[in-house]
Amino acid sequence: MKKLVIDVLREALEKKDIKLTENEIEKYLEVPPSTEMGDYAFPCFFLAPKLKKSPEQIALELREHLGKFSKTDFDDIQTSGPYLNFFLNRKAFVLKTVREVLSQKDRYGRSGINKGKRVMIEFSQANTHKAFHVGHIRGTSLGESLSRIFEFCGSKVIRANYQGDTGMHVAKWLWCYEKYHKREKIKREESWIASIYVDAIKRLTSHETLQKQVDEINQKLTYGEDRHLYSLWKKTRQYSLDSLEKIYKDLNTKFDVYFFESEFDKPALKIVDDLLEKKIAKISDGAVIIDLKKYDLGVWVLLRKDKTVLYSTKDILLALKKFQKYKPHKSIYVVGAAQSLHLQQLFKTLELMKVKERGDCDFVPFAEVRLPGKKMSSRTGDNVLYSDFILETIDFTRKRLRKKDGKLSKKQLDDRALKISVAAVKYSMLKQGPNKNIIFKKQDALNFEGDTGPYLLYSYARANSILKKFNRIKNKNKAELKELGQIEFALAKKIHDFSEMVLAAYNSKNPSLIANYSYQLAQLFNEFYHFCPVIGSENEGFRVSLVSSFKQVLQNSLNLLGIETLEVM
RNA sequence: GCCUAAGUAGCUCAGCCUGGAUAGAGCAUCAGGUUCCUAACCUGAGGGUCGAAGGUUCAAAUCCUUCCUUGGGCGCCA
Repeated sequence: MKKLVIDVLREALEKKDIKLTENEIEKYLEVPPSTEMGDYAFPCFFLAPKLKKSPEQIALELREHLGKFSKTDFDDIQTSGPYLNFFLNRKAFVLKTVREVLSQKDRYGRSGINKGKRVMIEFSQANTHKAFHVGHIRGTSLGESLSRIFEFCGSKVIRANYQGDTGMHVAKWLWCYEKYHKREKIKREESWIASIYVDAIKRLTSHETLQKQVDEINQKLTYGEDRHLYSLWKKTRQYSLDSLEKIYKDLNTKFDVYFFESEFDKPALKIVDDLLEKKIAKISDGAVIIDLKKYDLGVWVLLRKDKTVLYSTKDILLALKKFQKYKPHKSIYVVGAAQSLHLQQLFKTLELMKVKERGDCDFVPFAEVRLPGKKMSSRTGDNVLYSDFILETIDFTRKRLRKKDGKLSKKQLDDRALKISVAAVKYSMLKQGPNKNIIFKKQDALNFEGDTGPYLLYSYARANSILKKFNRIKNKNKAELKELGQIEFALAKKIHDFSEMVLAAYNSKNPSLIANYSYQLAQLFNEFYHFCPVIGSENEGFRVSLVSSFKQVLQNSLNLLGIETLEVM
């Protein structure tokens, strides 16, 4: 479609002795602020100095050179001040778009840009023995969405999770339980497990000398010497992992590969020796470090003074294992922005070790989810647990559903309430750009109007309801498209934009583009729904296929966000 | 101090990469709309020194410079 405009323009410009290549013309072409002004616009400002005329005059003259254009290509070409505005043959455009969507279905918008490439995407990285709070939903949703976007662009994605099941935080938990909570029965509940950790932090903060006892536990934990401690660790670790798995199921995420920090405790010492031998690492203040100052990456500590392992060393081993075992073309880490430096240090180290080049690894940082005025933290307990929050949201949703339709069975109710709640929370995490902090307010999270997940699901269900009714009626009006309205055109155009959006999201590794697109698409549909009756209208046949296309593309789009649709709501 | 991200309506954000036509949404506020395909909807109103100052340009929220504010990071947490 754009090509038509470019061709016509090039001809007209040549008549004025201005030679521009296709690419140059495309660079100047823009989309007007509203569809009433046309579909493409060509601003003439830049020609003013060359032709020594006002841009308005140039626009008029170019319009004259365009003479009569083909009616199969354009409805009209107009000038508006310094702009030349092109109106495509909208009927042809709309019919073509609808036809494409309905024939390609769930493949509509796919791209082969990364075809056949294996990509490992590591995300979520939840720790055991700690709270999984609503903030963790961000990274999990982001990783899942990126995985889907990559798949939609042809990649073979390996979803990986790296769970922190050992290390100082676990040592703190074990220490606190053994010392202060031993008489309590070990519970499976995430909230209980999280509370022990919070208690540990509280006690350690008020009595700094206690840290020594934790360090001892950490030593024992690292080398697995103490059998009692080991079995306590094993049991509580499993409880944590079980509750995490339940959460992933809710969130519609399934990992292909799990890595655990505990796997890397022992091999860590060997790799540190290697690095020392190769002079990549050195000893400083009794600890083992890699000095990366000449790359502006500071100092990276591999081993503590007491020879216990830090996450840096484990991450080196993890990276090596990923490449050896799964041979991805690219390894991507979806991590909190606070870890940016750490990952750059890791990538640089892999380069120095000559195992991987910079281009083989990449990371997608995302900002925090905060409570109003403060940080959300598993350490202090200043957080909203996912498990508590989702129950509250489901309860709220259930009440709304019951009010709407009192005859729903318990199963229907539970199923819909969960899907709507998850859509609400995931969408709220994905709609904002990744490097902006999200302020989590419960009352906003329970608002299901406007730019929200439930609004999108509702729009989808409405479309479905029209189609269901259409399929039930007998005298179907198959009349062809007589007149195309402004709203119908705008909706079709937005549907057509989907492929472009997918590519933009892929290139920038940013699902919020898809989220914003989904919302704009649904908005246009709801406008259409309000002003254009479908069943029984003169354009019934066309409108049904437009609704059907909308439903398909919204589903494709939500699918990329990892949000499931509902046929009825 | 250095690095990094953000600063746009009362609040939460799009737009910035690739400069163009009256700076867009949602929430909140106010005023309307359901005998009609689901009102979790739609229509309308009010609300803006686009953090500040310079610069580049015919044209700057968008590009450049400096500064201010806030979040995050900067050797033994992850």
